[in-house]
Amino acid sequence: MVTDLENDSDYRQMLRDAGLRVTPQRASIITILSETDDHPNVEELYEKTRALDDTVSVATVYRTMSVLENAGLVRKLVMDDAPARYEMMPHTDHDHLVDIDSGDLIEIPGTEIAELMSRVAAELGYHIVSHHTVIRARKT
Amino acid sequence: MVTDLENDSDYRQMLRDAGLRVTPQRASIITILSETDDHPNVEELYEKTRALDDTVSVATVYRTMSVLENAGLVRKLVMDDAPARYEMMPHTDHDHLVDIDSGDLIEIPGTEIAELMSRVAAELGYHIVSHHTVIRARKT
DNA sequence: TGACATTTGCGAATAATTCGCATTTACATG
DNA sequence: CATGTAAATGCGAATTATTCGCAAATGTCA
Repeated sequence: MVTDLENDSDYRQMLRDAGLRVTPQRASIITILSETDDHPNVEELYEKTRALDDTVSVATVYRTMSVLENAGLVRKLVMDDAPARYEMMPHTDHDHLVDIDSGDLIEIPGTEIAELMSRVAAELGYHIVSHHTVIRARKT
Repeated sequence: MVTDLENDSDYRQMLRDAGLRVTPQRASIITILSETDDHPNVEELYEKTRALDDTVSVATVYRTMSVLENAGLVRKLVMDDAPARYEMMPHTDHDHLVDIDSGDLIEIPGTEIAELMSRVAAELGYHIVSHHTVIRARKT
């Protein structure tokens, strides 16, 4: 799953649209996060990015995640008892379930949950900016 | 909204059922959390409890929340960017919405969301142990 | 009433994240 | 394409939330 030129210019443009500079560090971090299938925390993301580009520091990974989250390019998954994890904002929306025995994080495909939340929020006079849902579950 | 005798023996019994001792500190903390309408974090809970019973320490508030959460008496609300908040396990279930402008935490009545999650989890072969959903939204 | 495992307070330790600041750099403008 | 300037970076120190270690206290059960 290699980021092709099209997607490349995509994120570059999205950064610019958000008024952000395209730095080599941001490019490296985004590349790694895009190519990664799981949902890394900052430490993991830092290690992987480091292998590709040793100019990045942990602080920059933190700052980049924060900045990209605000720009809507990245989603932060807040965990109950572990450091936050991150994923590139998915085009096909989904939610997350943690297998509390194995620790695995499983994606729940579909938008049903998000749609229901939107409807319910609308009833209260709100529109959703973001939501994080982590379901802790055990195999039946 | 004062905890009456019935509810009192309730929580005492629930502690015992969970193999936990009924200590004065736990009693004070539970009393305060039960009487509180909002969803305090540990620091707030500690301050309020302290006014009633100056034998409690912060460490005990943390330990008590953890122990009560495991016993299913308390629910932990994991926030995006702020210390966790707590509430007594509600009998009428609900979810939570944070007004990102005011910081207010609003309860969403009803069980629709939880029910949908249960259904979806079941489809994946899981049963939910707990879930935390925090919706960040803005007034329309 | 004792015996003993549990719980507590205290302060120190840890883990995750943020900050301060001097230096570097992307990029708009001429 | 040179360059001024705000934005971004690395580094390590600081902060914040939470957990831990341990000795003393105490709830509970026999």
